[in-house]
Amino acid sequence: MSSRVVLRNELTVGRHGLSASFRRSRPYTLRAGEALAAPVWSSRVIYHLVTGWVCQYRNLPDGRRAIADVYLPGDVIGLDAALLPRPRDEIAALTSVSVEFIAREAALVELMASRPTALYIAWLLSQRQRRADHRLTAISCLDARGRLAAMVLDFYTRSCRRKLPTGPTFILPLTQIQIANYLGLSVVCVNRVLRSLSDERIFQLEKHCATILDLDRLTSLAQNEITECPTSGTGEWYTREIAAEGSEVPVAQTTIPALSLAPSR
Amino acid sequence: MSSRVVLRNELTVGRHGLSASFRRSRPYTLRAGEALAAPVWSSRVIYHLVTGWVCQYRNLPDGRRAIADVYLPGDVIGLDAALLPRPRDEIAALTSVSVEFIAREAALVELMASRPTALYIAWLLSQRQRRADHRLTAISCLDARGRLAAMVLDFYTRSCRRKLPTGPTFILPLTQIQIANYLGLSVVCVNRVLRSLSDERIFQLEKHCATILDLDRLTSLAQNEITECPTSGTGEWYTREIAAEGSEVPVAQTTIPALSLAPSR
DNA sequence: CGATTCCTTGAAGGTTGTCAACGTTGGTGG
DNA sequence: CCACCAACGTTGACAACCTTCAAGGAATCG
Repeated sequence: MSSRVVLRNELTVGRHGLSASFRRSRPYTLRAGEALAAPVWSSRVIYHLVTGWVCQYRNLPDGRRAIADVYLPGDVIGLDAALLPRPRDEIAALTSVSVEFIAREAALVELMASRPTALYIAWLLSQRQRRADHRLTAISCLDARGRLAAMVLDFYTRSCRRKLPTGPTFILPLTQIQIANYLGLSVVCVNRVLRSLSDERIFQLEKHCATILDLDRLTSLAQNEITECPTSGTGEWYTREIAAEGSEVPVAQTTIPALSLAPSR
Repeated sequence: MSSRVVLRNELTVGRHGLSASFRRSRPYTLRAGEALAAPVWSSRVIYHLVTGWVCQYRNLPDGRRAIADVYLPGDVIGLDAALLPRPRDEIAALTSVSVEFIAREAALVELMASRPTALYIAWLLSQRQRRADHRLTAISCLDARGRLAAMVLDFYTRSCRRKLPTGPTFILPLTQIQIANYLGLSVVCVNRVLRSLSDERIFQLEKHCATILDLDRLTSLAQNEITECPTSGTGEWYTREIAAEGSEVPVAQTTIPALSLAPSR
């Protein structure tokens, strides 16, 4: 119990510390389609997205493009590349964007000297990992409708958490082409799925304005393991989830027969 | 330049610090199919895999299963879940396994107090993120043959780095069902692709022994952006890649027309 | 030597990709 | 204000790839 509280407090402190570092930079703005930084530098810079959406993507030799992640206002960008020798991905604005940044990798190394900040950075990395894992399961297990539903729910819950304007409709500034690249589908397929969801009055997307018409059916399409959406929460929304306390014995050694009867698909 | 060197040294120090912490635990062993820990505890424990393979997976309501990641000897497991309130995934041994562990989350919080260790942990998180991103692009852009090729190359390079026995053949202890769950394919498809790769003398998998017969064609199937495999490298293989030095100006503001002509698929 | 799990193969059907064409929108400049 | 252009959206037809279903064989373990 106590250690949970410690962690919670440290994360809050760390968040403020990182925010302070970001605020020491001179924020700048970009228009849609512009790269956040030339690839050469991008491994050594981390960004704080103040307004607008940003995506991280990768081009394949055959011309295809995969969008690795999409960032919403409030997100921190580039942590995963900060410690790796070469940036794997390019990063570009999806909308008009304003960002703060921390420039040299030296600065990151210094940031890690503060335990709260280090914890917060590790927590941010975990968050991005969680998103990637979530999408990985969606793409490998769900059909086109399911993937799109999962994506919409993800963006919706994240918009809610960040207290972005989310009434009955919220902003989803991806083009269908970008959605296709994000979900591993073709544009044509995305288009058809969007139409069918709209026809069935489940979900609607018009001019970058998204409307969830039937949350229940959308959720069941995504087979979602409860994507919580705190409609009214504190800024530190990570404080809202607290794991149950338990013994510290890690060994359980229960055989999972499930691994054997493994359903393949 | 200097900061790169600092980072390199810190990572090495951090690695040793974490190793020391792991060695304070009493290592234990598991047989194939056993869970590393009951889900309840797993968020608070991190493991160091000494021998054997481990996978992290997720079951969907409809009975499907997605394997989020596969760990090889030397990998650290559970960092991504350590700071999150609830573990999303289950973790199970793919083979006989021996692990060291660090039990309480309090211990992790303490570990982050040391900057080198904190940096090393962040680096480990980045590594796992990189794997996830890589597979995400593979699954969203490549067909079955390509995905399988990418997987094989990934396991092969990782085996090389860890100096696991990798002669002409290396060990790949996944069943076809598990491969299917890992790649988002059906067993039947995995089976057929394996057969065709074997017929074309590109790659062979028999009784968990993998043989790459034609590395060039395998690589081209995976459309790989160079998966480096240091045949003779230091243990600290991250020291082998050093990013070029450059100015610290992060702003480049070059418009990418590519985002517009975005090939959808 | 059962029993379980895994591997293998065939046939049928469905989802999605590809190709191609056209409609729509928004911005730019005459 | 209109013409033009570029990017995006939309739709149909067809093919390819993969899944599902089904059933039998091989291997492993008690």
